[in-house]
Amino acid sequence: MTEKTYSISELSEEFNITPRTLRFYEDQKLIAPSRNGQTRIYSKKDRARLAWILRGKRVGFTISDMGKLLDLYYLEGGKVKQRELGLQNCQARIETLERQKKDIDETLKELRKIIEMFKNWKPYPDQDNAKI
Amino acid sequence: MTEKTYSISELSEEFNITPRTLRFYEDQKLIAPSRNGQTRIYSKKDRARLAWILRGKRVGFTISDMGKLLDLYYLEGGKVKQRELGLQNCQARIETLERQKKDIDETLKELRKIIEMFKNWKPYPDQDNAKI
DNA sequence: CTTGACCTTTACGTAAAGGTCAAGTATTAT
DNA sequence: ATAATACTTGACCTTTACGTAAAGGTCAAG
Repeated sequence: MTEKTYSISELSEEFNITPRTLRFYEDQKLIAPSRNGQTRIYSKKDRARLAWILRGKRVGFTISDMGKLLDLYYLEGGKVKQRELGLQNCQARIETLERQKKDIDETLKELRKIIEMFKNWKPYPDQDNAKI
Repeated sequence: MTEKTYSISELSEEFNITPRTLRFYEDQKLIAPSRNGQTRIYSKKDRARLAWILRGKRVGFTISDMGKLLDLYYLEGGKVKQRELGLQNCQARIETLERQKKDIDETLKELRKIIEMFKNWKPYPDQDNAKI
């Protein structure tokens, strides 16, 4: 049974990125698709890595951050040190993400306040201006 | 009663950014502190804008995004068009933020899975590998 | 009057994340 | 055979968000 594979344009269309981006990620050692001659062939595993990278990006990590994290994750060697490093890394990331969630919630609150202000706007100011 | 003001270094220390960053934001028209001679004097309002900018940044907006948003917010003119623009803008941002929250939640889930994998790592693979 | 701390502007430098050609190869369709 | 596609590598270009160095103003303390 031969696993499903993807061409560079298939994958880039699916994830709405350009081929250039995929080549760039390869350049940065984030993905290492196999080759048929010189043509890249992406496996399911490659696809999964890509999904991770892009999600990481969306929530504010750099691609080199993601590279390191993926490396730790896919590490074959189970040297205790490496595993601990991986754990610490993940935990640090979790903290960052949780702070970000709080930030987002606060920002959302304020945005909603602003929307109310826009909606309730009146041609003449009432006592409720000069708030910020 | 004279309102509290801040020097560039006070503000940069408080928010843990460099004075350069504050000057840069001014250059980009995000903040416009008043001056004593040529020395910048930041008001409470300036401080509030800064807080907004930084929070926006943390959750993935560019500083020019934040500039535009702040402009809409602080707009004195209540021209209907402008207000609608502001509303649309805010709503778009809210959607972005909510998508980001979902992303973060998913990422958190996966990070926690990975942590479990790191914790439960065993020298010989069991049937549970090759997952991603 | 000099030292130090803090401020200023101007201007070039840089890292990250790709975009944008250019020029060539390989496969497929007519 | 030739054109159209899809792929390749390389090289330089761009934007964002500041860093950093140069060169100097200002003001209080000793």
